[in-house]
Amino acid sequence: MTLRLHDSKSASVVPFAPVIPGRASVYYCGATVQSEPHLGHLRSALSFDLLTRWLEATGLAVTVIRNVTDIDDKILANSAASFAEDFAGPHPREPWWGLAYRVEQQFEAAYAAIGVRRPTYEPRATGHITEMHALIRDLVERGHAYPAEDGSGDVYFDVRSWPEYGSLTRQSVDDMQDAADADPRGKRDPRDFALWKGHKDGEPTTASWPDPLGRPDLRGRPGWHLECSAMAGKYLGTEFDIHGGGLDLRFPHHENELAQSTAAGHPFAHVWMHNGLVTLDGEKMSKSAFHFVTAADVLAGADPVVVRYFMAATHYRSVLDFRPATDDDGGSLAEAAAAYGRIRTFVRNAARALGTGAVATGAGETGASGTPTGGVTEHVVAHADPETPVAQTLPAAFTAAMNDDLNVPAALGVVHETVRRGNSALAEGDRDAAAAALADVRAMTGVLGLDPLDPAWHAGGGRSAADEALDALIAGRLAARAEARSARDFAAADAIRDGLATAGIVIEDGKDGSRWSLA
RNA sequence: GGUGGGGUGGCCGAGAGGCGAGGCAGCGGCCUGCAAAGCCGUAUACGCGGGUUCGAAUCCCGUCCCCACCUCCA
Repeated sequence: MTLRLHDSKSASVVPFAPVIPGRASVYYCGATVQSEPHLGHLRSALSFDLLTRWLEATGLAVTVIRNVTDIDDKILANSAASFAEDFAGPHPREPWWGLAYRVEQQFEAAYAAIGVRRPTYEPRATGHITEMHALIRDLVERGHAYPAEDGSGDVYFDVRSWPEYGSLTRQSVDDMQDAADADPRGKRDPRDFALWKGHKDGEPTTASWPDPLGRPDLRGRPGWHLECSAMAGKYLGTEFDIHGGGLDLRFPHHENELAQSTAAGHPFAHVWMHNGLVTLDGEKMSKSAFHFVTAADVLAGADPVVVRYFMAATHYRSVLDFRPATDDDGGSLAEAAAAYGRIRTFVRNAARALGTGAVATGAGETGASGTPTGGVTEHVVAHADPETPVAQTLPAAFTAAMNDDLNVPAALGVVHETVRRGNSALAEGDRDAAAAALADVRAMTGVLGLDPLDPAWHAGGGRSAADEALDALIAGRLAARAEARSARDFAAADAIRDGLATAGIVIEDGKDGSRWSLA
């Protein structure tokens, strides 16, 4: 079974056939760095991170480009606002380029926190003015773009000159509702969009560049949309495999990109993928509507891997509703934590029992002998031939689910079934079956970026001195408790357990002794 | 007005003509000194009304409701 992906342009699931056999080229829209990221931005990046990981798992060499749009109206507006007399925000008098860079770093931090891997390259719009100029000149020469007739310095794309306009979203220009705030300026048609915006009085001169058409007295800056066409072309070529982004970018952003690039003679993307939006109380998260939960807020109170699991557990094209915790309901993240916890518990238990796995930082085991038996040992996932794509070593049901337009929820169902079988094997003392289940679970969660033993989820990597100290202290308590239990003084034993519980330490008794972990 | 996506059991969430994915919570067992973790079993579904079919959550018709895009948004 081969990989099939949903293509927004044809509105169907299509077999993935790379432009260059053995390789895959992906461009997905990153951030316009105007203000801090919210959950919706994380979901989009995660969706394409999962896509990338799966493409690689099937044996393809993947090139991923994710842009940073670091110049646009909002960035200039937010920067300008910070210079106001009564500005009360934390970053007063912040130049637009400083704001863009600060926000870019917030995005990077949030992406990294949930395990979104870095793209192959992450170009910034302001570094590609030359490429944008060339594209604009191309479009003007071909008769698909024209300078504004009002002398503003704007350059517009002429939608009426391009019969294909609207093909991505299957809309006809004539049926489109006129924008309520349409500003005709020097446009031939209200739907013509700016490739280039002339510099206006009051805007910082640092946010202006020479005119693309060489007009001596004019300066300006790129319009939205153009940067993606220019950068995709530069790094992936004029024809590439997959272009992605959030569903809300489909129109006008991606429609316009498609028009620009194809009108310039580029075949452009073969497959268009769009991730579903994140809602809050059933309504789309949106910066402009001030209706969102920031990535920082979510990550501040949650285990990052649980946040990743939460977002991966809904199919990427479905609406993902985030329910914040309330007094009597832990919300979305509590549910995800319970589900993920089951996987993590199995992996830890199996790794301990089999002696082949790592023990996470902050958890330890004290064997019957009273000595810690934890320690980090890299578990070797069955993977005999490095030439064999990972996908071929995974359970068939998992691979089938992933190949079916990245059905991660179904794939997680396979993980959970494997966990149950592994737990049964552990209970029955069937080490071979338990080891096989552990290997499968780690391989599957590894592909999804959800391996509980991945050092990425344990800040600092190894065990710290504090961990060692804690382990030693708890070992003493556990030894005392073991003594009490063998003397059948259960009141004393329970008192020790309760005391540790108060400190947030959970004790579990096994036939080889008791072990502890942080709640 | 145009273009899309939805409504699945107490909750989350796959599936898309025929063995009721999976997780959480519930109930009954097992294990445990008691727990925890785990295992086994188990109930509750497909917005509503028709239709096609031996058989429909899945197809068709009608209907209600929700969401998104058409304007800056992942």
